Amino acid sequence: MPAHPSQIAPLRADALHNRERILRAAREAFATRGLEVPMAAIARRAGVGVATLYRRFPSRESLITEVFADQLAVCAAVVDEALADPDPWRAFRTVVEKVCSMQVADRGFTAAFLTEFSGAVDFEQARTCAEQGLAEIVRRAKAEGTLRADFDLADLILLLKANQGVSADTGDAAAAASRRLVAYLLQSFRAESAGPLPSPPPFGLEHIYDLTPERQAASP
Amino acid sequence: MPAHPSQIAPLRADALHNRERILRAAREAFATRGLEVPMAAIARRAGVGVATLYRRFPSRESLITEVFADQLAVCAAVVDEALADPDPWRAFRTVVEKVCSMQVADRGFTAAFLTEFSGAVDFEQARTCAEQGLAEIVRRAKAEGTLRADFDLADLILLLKANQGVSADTGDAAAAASRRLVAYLLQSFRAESAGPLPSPPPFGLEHIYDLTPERQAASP
DNA sequence: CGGTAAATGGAGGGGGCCGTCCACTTACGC
DNA sequence: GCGTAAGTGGACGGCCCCCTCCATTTACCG
Repeated sequence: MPAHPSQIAPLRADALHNRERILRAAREAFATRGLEVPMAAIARRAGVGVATLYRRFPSRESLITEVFADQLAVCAAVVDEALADPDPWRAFRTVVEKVCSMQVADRGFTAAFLTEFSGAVDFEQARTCAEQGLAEIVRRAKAEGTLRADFDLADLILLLKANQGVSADTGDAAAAASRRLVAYLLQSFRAESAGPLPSPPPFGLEHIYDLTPERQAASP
Repeated sequence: MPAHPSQIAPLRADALHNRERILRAAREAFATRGLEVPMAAIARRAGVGVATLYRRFPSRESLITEVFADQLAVCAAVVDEALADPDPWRAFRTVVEKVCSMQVADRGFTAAFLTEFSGAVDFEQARTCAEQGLAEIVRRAKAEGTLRADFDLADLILLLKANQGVSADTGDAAAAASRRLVAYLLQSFRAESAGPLPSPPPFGLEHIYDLTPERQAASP
């Protein structure tokens, strides 16, 4: 019995090796074939048996969270980088463009992040962190007057979902389509083109607004 | 043996009755649960055996085309109605809004129309007809100067796909999201907000441009 | 009414995916 | 080296879906 019940006993060398092979195979499989790729296919691609896969990752969801944890880290890095940009609109635009390009490159990416995981705590944590960074970027761009005032944080989810629909089928067409969609939407996100809009979709990002003010108090 | 090989012998009364029950059940099932609903579920919903379903519609695709034929007719009606509108931009906007609202109301709708059916000839025919009507509406709105000149017919597919992504999960949130997305995109489709854009996605609608000029020669 | 062919429903074979179990293998500590 | 426990792969039962076959029922026509 390990010292910490929640901490796995250190894996044997070969087990660790296989674990990484599985993660790599899963990453590739999710990227090209989507999230619903058969577990057996991942195992085969990793050169291990199905049992090994299930031993390391008892559920498909646990595998997904593990695989996309580093992608989430990339997202967070993109957000942080944008937060350092003195130009609020450029920061906003850059984040949107980068995340959307990640989306077309990885088919499982969006599905993984738009799925309401009740799963992995650290996943949720990093995600919330990224969302708060986004909220700050949005706030700045609005304050600058370049981002339209009625822009809603949920519009980012809207953008992600729309982009998902566009990049559903893989290929070069999807990339071009995504680029054009993002360009269109970025233009209508500008304050200049602000016309009347229907109310924002209730995507359950409202809590961000409740969280950010305290943080904003310390912001420049 | 029927007189015309391509014409089905007139069905027996009960068969015809069941056929309509199947179509109704399929329509409901596709709308609520999407295109990949099990055939058995449709049969059960229709109150018939699976064999009956397969006898009437040998393949899932044939059922789909049949079910969505009238929806396509609705689309065509929407387009025709818009063609009668003297205000080109309002015509354009109306078509976009109506079709997108049909999309959120029926989950299988988009999937059915975006799938590149090699199937049913009359389906393709009606579809091409609708596409030509759309091309004319787009042409008029551009000529009026309200629709941006670099708008591409493929942008309509782009819109449909984006809207599909947004309205993937059923519910009231999807409706609100779709409405907002459409509003955003319509704004950036206006000529006033025209900024530089990446090239349009190669969605294979180019043939429309080759077809329309002859028709346009007879247009007002 | 009765014969007949159309029509029907449910059973069942085939295939895919899931998740588990178990007999065998292999790395690690001594 | 060697004992042991962690690790492994593949087989297997369960489930769902596809589609076909066939014995039975039912509408239509004379």
